[in-house]
Amino acid sequence: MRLTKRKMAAALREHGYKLTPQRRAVITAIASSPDHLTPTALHRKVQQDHPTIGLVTIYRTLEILVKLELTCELHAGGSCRSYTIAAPGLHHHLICSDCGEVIDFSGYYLAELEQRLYRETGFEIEGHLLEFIGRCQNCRQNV
Amino acid sequence: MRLTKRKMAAALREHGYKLTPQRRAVITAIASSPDHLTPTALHRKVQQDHPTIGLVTIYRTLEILVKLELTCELHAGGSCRSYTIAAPGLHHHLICSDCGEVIDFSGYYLAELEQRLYRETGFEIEGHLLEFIGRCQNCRQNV
DNA sequence: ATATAAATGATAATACTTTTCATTTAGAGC
DNA sequence: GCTCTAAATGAAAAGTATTATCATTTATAT
Ligand SMILES: [Mn+2]
Ligand SMILES: [Mn+2]
Ligand SMILES: [Zn+2]
Ligand SMILES: [Zn+2]
Repeated sequence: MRLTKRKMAAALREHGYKLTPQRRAVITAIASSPDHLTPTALHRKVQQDHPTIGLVTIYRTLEILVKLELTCELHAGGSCRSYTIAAPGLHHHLICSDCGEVIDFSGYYLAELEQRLYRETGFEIEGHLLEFIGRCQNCRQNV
Repeated sequence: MRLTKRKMAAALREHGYKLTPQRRAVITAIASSPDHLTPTALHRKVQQDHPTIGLVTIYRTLEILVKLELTCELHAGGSCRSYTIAAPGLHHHLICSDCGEVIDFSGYYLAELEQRLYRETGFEIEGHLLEFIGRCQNCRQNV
């Protein structure tokens, strides 16, 4: 189950962020899309209803949403970032190198490894990035 | 043990790439640095001895070296990439969010997870990215 | 030595991201 | 509701990263 617009908005308030129309629009757009969106794609979507919102506001809003863990950020290599509404709990990504499809998966935990790393290096782990790149079934069939 | 310049050069030949002075210079620079270098940093280093080599050539050479798995590419979030000579065998990264220090670690395997993902999604996995972000011991002490 | 496909560097184009700053506004306090 | 203020916004520019184009050069096979 994914987060609702309601909860996202509440989280913003809780952390002292103002609930502006622009931020509502971004939240609405991201919560209503099943896909991962790049900042630019999100901007286009937001602009359908709110043509005056600037791309910079998208970036600024995403920064907050990621910090509050309300959206998940994806680094698919290159300088490609995209975002989607966060699913509660941890999940990771499987990305098709051919068509770009992204599949979320969960049920894999790194806590033990994080503890090992802490013991061995003294790093206090704040987060991680686990992504698999491969070719999806479709793309494999269409040679 | 890390790869040698010799072996990197040999691998280029083997795969039909010409062994140009520029490529030698990039290999030398990358093989002689213990750190992960951004394309720009690598360019600066290469230019110390070969001032005419362009940044574009660095990008092009890195693309090949990564493809041949002679260097490992790192995505530290944002649009930040950096590179270092590959250590034989798999390893992953631990990155300090504060000072940028990168620690390689190995001994963690994802083969089993990859098989599960293949069964469940039909994705043919080509690679993955596993990176931890945290604060290193130094940065934690210096408040 | 010659031929040729590959590689290079200069340049420009594109894409992505962040900074700056004048203006507007959400929300707190009355 | 009205006032105040810090926060947020949009426009613009700057900065950075990456890729494409193309004329020239060059590594290597013959
Ligand atoms: Mn996701
Ligand atoms: Mn490494
Ligand atoms: Zn695909
Ligand atoms: Zn550090």
